[in-house]
Amino acid sequence: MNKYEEIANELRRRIAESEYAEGEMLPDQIALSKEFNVSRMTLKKAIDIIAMEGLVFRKRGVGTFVLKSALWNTSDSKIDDYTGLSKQFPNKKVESKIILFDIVFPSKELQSLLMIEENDPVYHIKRLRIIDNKPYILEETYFVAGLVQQLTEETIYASIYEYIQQTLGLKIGGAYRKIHADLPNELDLLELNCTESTPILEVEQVVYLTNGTPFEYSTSRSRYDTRAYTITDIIKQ
Amino acid sequence: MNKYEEIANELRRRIAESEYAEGEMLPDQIALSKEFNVSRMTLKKAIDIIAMEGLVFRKRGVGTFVLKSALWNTSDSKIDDYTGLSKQFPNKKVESKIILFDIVFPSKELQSLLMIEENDPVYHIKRLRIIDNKPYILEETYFVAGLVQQLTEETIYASIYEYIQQTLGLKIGGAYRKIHADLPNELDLLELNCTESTPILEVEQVVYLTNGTPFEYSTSRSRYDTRAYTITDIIKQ
DNA sequence: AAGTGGTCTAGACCACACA
DNA sequence: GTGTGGTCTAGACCACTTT
Repeated sequence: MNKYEEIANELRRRIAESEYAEGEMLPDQIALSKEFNVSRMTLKKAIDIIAMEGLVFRKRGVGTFVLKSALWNTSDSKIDDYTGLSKQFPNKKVESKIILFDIVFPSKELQSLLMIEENDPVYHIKRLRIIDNKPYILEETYFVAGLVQQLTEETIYASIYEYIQQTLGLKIGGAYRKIHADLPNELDLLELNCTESTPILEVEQVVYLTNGTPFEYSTSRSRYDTRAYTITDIIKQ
Repeated sequence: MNKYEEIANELRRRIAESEYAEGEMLPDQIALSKEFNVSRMTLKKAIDIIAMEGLVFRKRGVGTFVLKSALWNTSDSKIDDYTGLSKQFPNKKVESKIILFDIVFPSKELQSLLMIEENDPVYHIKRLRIIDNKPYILEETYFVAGLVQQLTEETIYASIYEYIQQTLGLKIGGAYRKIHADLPNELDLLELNCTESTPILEVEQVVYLTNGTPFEYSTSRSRYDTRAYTITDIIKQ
């Protein structure tokens, strides 16, 4: 772990536990760099990180303040999280029910989204993610089989993302997402414990490796009352 | 203009004009820092910026490469847009119907979200945004009256965000957003031309000035079949 | 072993706010 | 003027990949 990451973690903790209270000023950078025994550059990098996350804001000539809003500390999924559900809900029972697991050739649309040819096979997976015995997310995923190799049922029951990142060593570079509401489809009615008038939240995404290669197209559907997405957006000045 | 911004601009130009072509490697950091006559730290900061924008990606031990992806570069229709609907739909007729316009004192929750006291008045506005004669978004907005001063009905019919940025000269620093699906409420049924089983997409947001002061809390509701939000998310390496 | 990007330092100077 | 955050340097060492 880098020094600046460790410092950022410690600062996050202090803010979370109100050692630095809302609206209050943090100690100045020189004092903090002395406390952590690092150079001011390194300390500033840590503050850069938590400022990007929206925890603090800085006023040149004045100081660094804790920024807070009740919305901030919710349990909603952060949209830019690739750790998988088990990490996001460490204290809950996370299970998967596999509805479909197959290898197919991609449709025209999928070829275009994943930048592959018609003879490049893709894994096609439908999973129901269950948290604390309640149906939570219905995922339909296509993985480029040439990249995400040797996917087994066993892996799908556990965490696919852990497999991709830890075992295969692939590095995720980013994602393009679309969020919209939808009417429930037949599978939703069957699996998500909802009726025909239950709104559904769907996140559609293409996920890329660091070299720009798309490796996944997926849709994640949840009942309107079980999931929300949060986005912190800070304009770079 | 800082050195690293100038260098980032120059690198953007070279990539845009294919002086560094797609997939090719940039000169290494030491060579570039010599070319621009800056320290390597400063040069790296410039590359950090264009990497965050998704123009290049870096492989430790290998080099820095020009990254291209059609999706990546068209990501300008992003969620973080503060120009107002008229700018987003330049070729369409954008109208507003004012449902409510009032000044009130904030609820406890609003006080916390906007970091104000109970005796700090807020504007309370409900507007229906209409595009090409079709109801599009139902907005409920609270502005901190001490910041967004002298709001008139006239302004609300036009663009509030233009007023805030152009006339008042306030600078928007960012926003915290939550996206979820919802059941239609009574006002939705009345104004958005929907039935009780029409899913609604709601975006809830707190918008901040550059100094971290929240000035707006709002919810924007649309029918599921009229609006989606897109997000491009590039992981910092 | 050589070359790449990533981190970190100790110190300098600048830009800005406020008293 | 004093104190804050922002930028920049010149050089060191580390982590990783390729030869």
